[in-house]
Amino acid sequence: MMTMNGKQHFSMHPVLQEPKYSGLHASSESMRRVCLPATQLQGNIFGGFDENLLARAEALAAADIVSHSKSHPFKPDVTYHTMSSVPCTSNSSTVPISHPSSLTSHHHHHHLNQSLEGDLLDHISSSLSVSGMGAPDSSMMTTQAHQHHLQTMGHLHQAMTMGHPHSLSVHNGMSCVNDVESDPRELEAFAERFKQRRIKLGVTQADVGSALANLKIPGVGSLSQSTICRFESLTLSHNNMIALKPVLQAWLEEAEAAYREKNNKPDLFNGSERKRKRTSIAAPEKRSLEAYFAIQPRPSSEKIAAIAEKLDLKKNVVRVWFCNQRQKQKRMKYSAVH
DNA sequence: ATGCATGAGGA
DNA sequence: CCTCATGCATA
Repeated sequence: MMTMNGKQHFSMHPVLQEPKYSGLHASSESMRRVCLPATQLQGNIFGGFDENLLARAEALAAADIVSHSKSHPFKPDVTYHTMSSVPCTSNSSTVPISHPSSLTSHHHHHHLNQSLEGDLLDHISSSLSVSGMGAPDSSMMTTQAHQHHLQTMGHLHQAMTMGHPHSLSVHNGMSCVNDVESDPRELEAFAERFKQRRIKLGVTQADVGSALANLKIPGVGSLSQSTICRFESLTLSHNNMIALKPVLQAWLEEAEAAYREKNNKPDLFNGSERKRKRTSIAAPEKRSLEAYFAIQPRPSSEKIAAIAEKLDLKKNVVRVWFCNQRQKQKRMKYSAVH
């Protein structure tokens, strides 16, 4: 099949769910990055100040689409096909650290006036104003600071708690039975220490990723440079950080023990085939999307289609963009509690 | 370091 | 279709 790309996830573990975070705690707190101006709401965003919000979004979007007012110089999305050929990442035993247990306490969101949205849509597609400033305010600081459930997942735990005599960490006061529940503070500290020591060892993020597979930790395979990078920069979800920490810690210990010893140089250079091409959403379109997102982070399928139409993007591209945007909001990175 | 994408798993 | 964990491609 040519439709599948590079590396697939062979995940799938019989993992069982572990009701880890019983109750609430840090995780939920760190997850919400409340930095709303003040009056944010959710109950009736469109009740009173919706006008402000809307106006703002419009301005935001309008300010930029100007330079592109005529809709489509050509399709901004340059997606190519994915006819890759699995370059066989040497040791690829992917890690299935996921297992979203259902613990969802749902929470619904309100429906907004379509008229408003339609309006926005209209403006975005045809407004003209001055170009120049592209509204520098952080795109995603809006609304919804609640989200819902804490998905419990942690499955890596069982794998690591299995044969890992690490410990030794410098806790300051609480010596819990399982350090799995480390608080954001400790996590942040670890990430930094990790990076520093990794560099000292002269190992790249990519090296760490592939080296993980050599640890032979059940259920743990290699990880990409991206993931290691995100771990170090804390741009992963809280749960993800917690799940990965033990693994990386194990690697670090082993690496330091064997100091400078890595015979891992994956040879996956198949330079004859076209690889997946990433779609590139142009700035104007991106600004419009951000404006919409500020108003409605979860547009319905119809809305997505409408937006896609106006921006001349593929519907799926727009859908994925919203998904990724939502995910971003939930990432860790300097969260509140510290 | 990040943007866009895939896929598993859950409703 | 969403959420999440992850990764390829890229700036």
